[in-house]
Amino acid sequence: MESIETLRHSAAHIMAAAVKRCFGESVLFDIGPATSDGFYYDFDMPHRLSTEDFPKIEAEMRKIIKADLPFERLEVTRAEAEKMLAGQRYKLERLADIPEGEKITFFRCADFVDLCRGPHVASTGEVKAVKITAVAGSYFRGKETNPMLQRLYGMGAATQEELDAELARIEESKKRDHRKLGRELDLFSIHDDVGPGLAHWHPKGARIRVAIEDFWRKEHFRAGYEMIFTPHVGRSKLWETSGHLGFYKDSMFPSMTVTENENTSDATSEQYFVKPMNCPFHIQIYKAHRYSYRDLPLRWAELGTVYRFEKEGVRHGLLRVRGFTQDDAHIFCTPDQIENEVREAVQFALRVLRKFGFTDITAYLSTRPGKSVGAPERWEQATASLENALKSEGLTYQVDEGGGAFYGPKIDFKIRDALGRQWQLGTIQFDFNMSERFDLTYVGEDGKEHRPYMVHRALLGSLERFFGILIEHYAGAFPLWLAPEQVRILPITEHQHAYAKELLAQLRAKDIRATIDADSEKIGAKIRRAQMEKIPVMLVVGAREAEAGAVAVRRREGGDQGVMSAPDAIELIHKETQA
RNA sequence: GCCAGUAUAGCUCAGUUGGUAGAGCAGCUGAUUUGUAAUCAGCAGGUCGUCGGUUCGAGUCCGACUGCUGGCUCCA
Repeated sequence: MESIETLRHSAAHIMAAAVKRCFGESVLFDIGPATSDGFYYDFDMPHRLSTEDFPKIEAEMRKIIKADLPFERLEVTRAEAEKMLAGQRYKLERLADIPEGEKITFFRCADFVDLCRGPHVASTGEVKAVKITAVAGSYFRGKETNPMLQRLYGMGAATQEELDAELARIEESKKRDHRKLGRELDLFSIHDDVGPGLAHWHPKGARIRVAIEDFWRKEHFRAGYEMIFTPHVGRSKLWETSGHLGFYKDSMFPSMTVTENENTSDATSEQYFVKPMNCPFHIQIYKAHRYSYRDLPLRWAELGTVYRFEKEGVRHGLLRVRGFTQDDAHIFCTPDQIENEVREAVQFALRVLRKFGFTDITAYLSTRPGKSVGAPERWEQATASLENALKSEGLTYQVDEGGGAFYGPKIDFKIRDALGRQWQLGTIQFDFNMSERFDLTYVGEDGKEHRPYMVHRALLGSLERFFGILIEHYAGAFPLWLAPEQVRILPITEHQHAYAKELLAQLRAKDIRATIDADSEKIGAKIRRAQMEKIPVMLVVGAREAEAGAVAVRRREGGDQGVMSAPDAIELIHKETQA
């Protein structure tokens, strides 16, 4: 039995062979690997592929599968390979990548012979089921300056049942999509009338946000942070000093011109920008005062709303927006404190993410990018200290070469969405640059002025993105402490409305978020509605319960707890909401 | 920004070869007072994303723009 990767990779070759049959010798081939749930192959050809071509290509693929053609492995010399790939410019580039001395192999499948390391299934008949799922543009070697190739995505399996199951699984995971749940559960919306990528939090979404923020603030005070609040706009000079205008002008919202003393001879105009980052403001607060080494580290946090003019084609629900609130903080410290501060920030980030039930967290270490500032030695030193923090926490991490910010290297934490795509949440960024630019100092033990180091960090990243991921993580069924509506009281008839109101008052007195469903519906309909709204606790009250001062507890997850006395039930729910 | 799709009522979707819109759910009103995932009836709701073109006539065909979807690139 071949591995699923091998099977998918072979399916990619079958697709390429079919494309060659359909579109002839003008097709230029790149590569076609297996992916986490299927495969793709990149082509360049005069014909523009579209969904209308899929049936024709699939039919040709089935013919190749039905013929059960063998995958033949050929080992050739470099000169022979170059001859075989004559005219195939992408393939020739790929061939040049193969180091001298390494074996050069081709695989033949039908009339398609491809430069390929393999392995492959023995013959095309092993791939029983295939489906072309999408076509997309893709730059050669992933570089924007290279030509855009046409990428066909497909799925393949050893049986039709397996393929159907895989398709069903993808369909199923789409039900957890935060954009769908956000609408169904009335959590948030984005309006074209306002502008793309600008999120509106509805009351139920806002309830959750407030619960997150309350938790967040409490944890920050405990960890030795102070809260600050800063403005939303600032003079262009500020952004020049910070370097943002130089590095990110294209992805900032355009400036607004502010004219003072209009219609007088003293009239002056200048540019203001909406903030894409909070750091320059936090730095101003630092500059408002003179600090000594005894005052450091200073840890200042802000839920700071920033705006970034993200390019078209990159927006995605709440996960990529143009206005968002960072759970930002800046730590100002001495050089010998920074390693410890970074380590504590890593621990803090993990502690907070785990509170929300995230365990599958991938850490990335991003190093010096092409466009950067600061001496190379400092970059090396800073990168090493980030790496030490990751190691001392026993975290496995991947290195993103050249992925750092212009002012320093960083650690990112990424989490997958419902469709398996990774999104960056928390980030911890080393910065030895801003304090220089803004001429920040502290007085050291020696009585002289020194440069503080800065750490930029966000644990959740942005509240918008975090909320989007959180919705998908819980599939909309938020745990009790986050649920916008924690308890719904369901009277069986109108006669229990007075009793229901008493219960409601008692629940609210304990800060439990509760409502009554007073509609003249049957109990089954009320339960269905509460269930679909994913409300964690339902309290059914009929004549029997009202009589006995009791409630019939029903849980969203099932696990009926039966009838309890009302005070016992309220106490139990109260305890659970505190957990 | 690039490639491919897509846009009909609040939501999910029908709408024949072009003849000026329809369902279910949600909403509202009334009846019903019900025991663990949908009670019944009625009413209301749409310049068919926007602009332009073809046509006697466009939701339907063509073009542009905008949004959205899936990718690529990017994400301080």
